[in-house]
Amino acid sequence: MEFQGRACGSATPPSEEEMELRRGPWTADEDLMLMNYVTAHGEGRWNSLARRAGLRRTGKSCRLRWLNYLRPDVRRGNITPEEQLLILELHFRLGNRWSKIARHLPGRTDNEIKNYWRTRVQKQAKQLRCDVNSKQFRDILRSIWMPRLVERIREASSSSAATAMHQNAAAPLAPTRPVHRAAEPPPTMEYSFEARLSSPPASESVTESRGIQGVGVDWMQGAQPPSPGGYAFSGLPDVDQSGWGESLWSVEDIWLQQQQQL
DNA sequence: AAACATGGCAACCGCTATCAG
DNA sequence: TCTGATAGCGGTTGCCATGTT
Repeated sequence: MEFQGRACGSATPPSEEEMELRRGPWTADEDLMLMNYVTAHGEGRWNSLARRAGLRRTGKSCRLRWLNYLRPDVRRGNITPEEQLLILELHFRLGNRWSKIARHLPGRTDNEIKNYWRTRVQKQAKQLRCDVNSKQFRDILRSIWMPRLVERIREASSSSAATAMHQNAAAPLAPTRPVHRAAEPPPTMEYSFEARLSSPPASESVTESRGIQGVGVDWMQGAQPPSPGGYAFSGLPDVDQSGWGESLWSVEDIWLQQQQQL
């Protein structure tokens, strides 16, 4: 990606080089041009849109930029525990169908979910020296990671209930302007996890909807999570101290799991 | 303080599916 | 039916910020 940004809208006629398609990171000017054009004329026909908008980008690049970054409803930044849990459950059922998974997480893009999976989940699998798709790793997810997420969600909901009255309800879920490498705290979840699970997007096919309904809720709704070996929560590291998605188990956890596999 | 290593993620690539002419 | 354009998907790459030595 040895692309070098160049100011758009130069008064001098474009050189041969400038007429070539640009690649690499988008500039603020390009973002503005694309956003203005899509706002005025709508999406679709990305190749011709790119030309008409005066962008020296492929239609593909414009589409990707819009969908993953510029869309007004796109949410970026920290993946909440609810979202993590949903991603894990949906991946169990759908595999690497990132776009399908993304449809169940409003504002999240397939790219972001894919990146989350590769950087966070696969990292844990690597630490455990097992394949991310292996039964062993899945069992670990179910018996350790997911129960902790549920626990975390419950703690958050109970504490947020206590502090709700002090919070300003105006915090937006989706910034009108995208925030690069957002460092803000996770937004308040405005939807019920269970409710979301039981109401998949309208675009989902009937069969898919049936397949998604009830994802993960069988053991979440008040029941004990599957816990081979009688897993206890006490004495475990506080996984919430260093941000969402940090390592959810300690070395002892890994050792414990490996013993159970023997 | 500098060099190096690592992780996160934006963007690209190649491929397939879909649709219109 | 065929063909080209477009949309969409999943995998991969490489830059950059951050952490570590």
